[in-house]
Amino acid sequence: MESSKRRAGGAGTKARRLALAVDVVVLTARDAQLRVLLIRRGSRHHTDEWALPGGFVGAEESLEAAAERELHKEAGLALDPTHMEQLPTYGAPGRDDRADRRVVSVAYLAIQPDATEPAAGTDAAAARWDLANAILSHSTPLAFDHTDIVRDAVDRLRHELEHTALATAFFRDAFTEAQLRSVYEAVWGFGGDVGQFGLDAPNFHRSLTTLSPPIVELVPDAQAATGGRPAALYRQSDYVREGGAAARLERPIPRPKSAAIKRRVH
Amino acid sequence: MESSKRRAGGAGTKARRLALAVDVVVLTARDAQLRVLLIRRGSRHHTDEWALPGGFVGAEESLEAAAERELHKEAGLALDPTHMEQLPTYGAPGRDDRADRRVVSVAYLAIQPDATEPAAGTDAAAARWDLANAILSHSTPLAFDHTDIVRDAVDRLRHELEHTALATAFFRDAFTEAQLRSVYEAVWGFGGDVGQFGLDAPNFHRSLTTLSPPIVELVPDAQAATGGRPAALYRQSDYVREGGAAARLERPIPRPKSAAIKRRVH
DNA sequence: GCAATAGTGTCTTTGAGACACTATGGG
DNA sequence: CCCATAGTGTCTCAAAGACACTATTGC
Repeated sequence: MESSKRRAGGAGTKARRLALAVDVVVLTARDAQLRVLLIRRGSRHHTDEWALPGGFVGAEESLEAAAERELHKEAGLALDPTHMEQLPTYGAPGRDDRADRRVVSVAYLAIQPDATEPAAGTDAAAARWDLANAILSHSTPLAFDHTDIVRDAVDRLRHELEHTALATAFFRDAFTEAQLRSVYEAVWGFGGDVGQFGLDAPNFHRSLTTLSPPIVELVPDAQAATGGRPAALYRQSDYVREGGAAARLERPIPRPKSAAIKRRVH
Repeated sequence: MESSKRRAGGAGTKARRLALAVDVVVLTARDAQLRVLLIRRGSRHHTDEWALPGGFVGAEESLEAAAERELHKEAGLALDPTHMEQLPTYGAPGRDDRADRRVVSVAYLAIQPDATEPAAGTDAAAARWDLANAILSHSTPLAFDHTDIVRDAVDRLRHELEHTALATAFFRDAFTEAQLRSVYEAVWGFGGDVGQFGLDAPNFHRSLTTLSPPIVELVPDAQAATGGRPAALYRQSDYVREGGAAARLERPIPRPKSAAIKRRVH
């Protein structure tokens, strides 16, 4: 189920205490690319390696609260995700190679709408938005098993875009249909190095407008300038705001097989 | 995201240590009903209440190993699930009301093919298979937040039956199409007290046989006596055995909206 | 023969995918 | 005017749902 390199030395070594941590995969869409917030570690272990923000859970603190606290501590106060949900818990005994503690981590997925440049906080030497594809292709190696965690987070996100209204969490206010479509393309596409891919705009429009319940609603009397014909503005529908962006849709948003995604000719 | 009753008394109380546990939702299908393995607690807290099997994780033990160990310890050695996967982690500070420790639990979902009567092991006063519907409808109250955990487990299972070959994990060897269909009905249906519901057998057959990749394959030259025309026997396909029953299918197994499930006329 | 269950064929409706076409802004 | 992007209409094909029908056993 997950990588399981065993720690060397069994019964003879000094007993490690079991510690509980959280790690957060913060995702954003910028330049039609899915990006992940990374911090360069400033603490004692794996110093100067890139890793996910995270840290230990307090004895009377909820897991979600720990995730938010570490986010602000390590990546500044500009981080204010619109959505946060739990991912798997990573507990292989050898995943953290400290002598004094064995660390079990509960992972979280967070969606950050506006990808402002993060400021490194205390405990972190630096912070940046890295391309999800660079991490998944191992171009950016991460400390511990954090590459696995990012892969699980992206898989989860791809699935939730099909079955929930989670894509709307990538916007804090209003958005055009093209911007929303671009989120789907960034998350589903294999773009990255090889260029841009596109969903069929007319069919995407029909999928969105024939959904019941609807996940978006028109903002009345509002337009966005785009360089061509101005676009209508949408926002998360009341239904989604009440039931949560993670509530399951009756019918999925159609997700093309990779072969059916057409290259955007330019 | 989960129930969050807060423990009374904050800064003044003696500090609790954080402990990590696992809880296992073992599911089986018997009499066309989805059932959950419960144990009657014999330990110090919530004594004599019904609860999920589970216990604390050892300092150098993987989470999966802890789940299996507790399963055998509390419900006997007859338990040998064909499938086990992780569920969410439950970490609200007030979910366990002990004075000395705050308990965070990683939940697991296990599928047990043959619902043999469980024997209560050490640490458990009794063990039994209870109807999932009885727990979800609060007819059987459970200790801690275990009712929430069962609900999440059943939701997950319902979803995975649509999108993976997990239904085949309910059989250790060969099975007929009717038996497999009955698993889908038990998991998806709202049967329980109000009677049996049925999927359309011809359409289910087509769904199964037109899947690519296939999740079942014929056992050659094998038949099962049923009281009518003998049925062909199937088993998990090679594809599923290799890729795992939780691998995502290209197309889902169609899951009717509740209104479309027809009452089986008798 | 009849009852019971297994399994096939076919019609209808729905929705996905392709894509031609129209609409409305800026230069 | 042309260009760029937004948005509509329509055709085709695949798959879901309904259900009539045939097949093979036991009695």
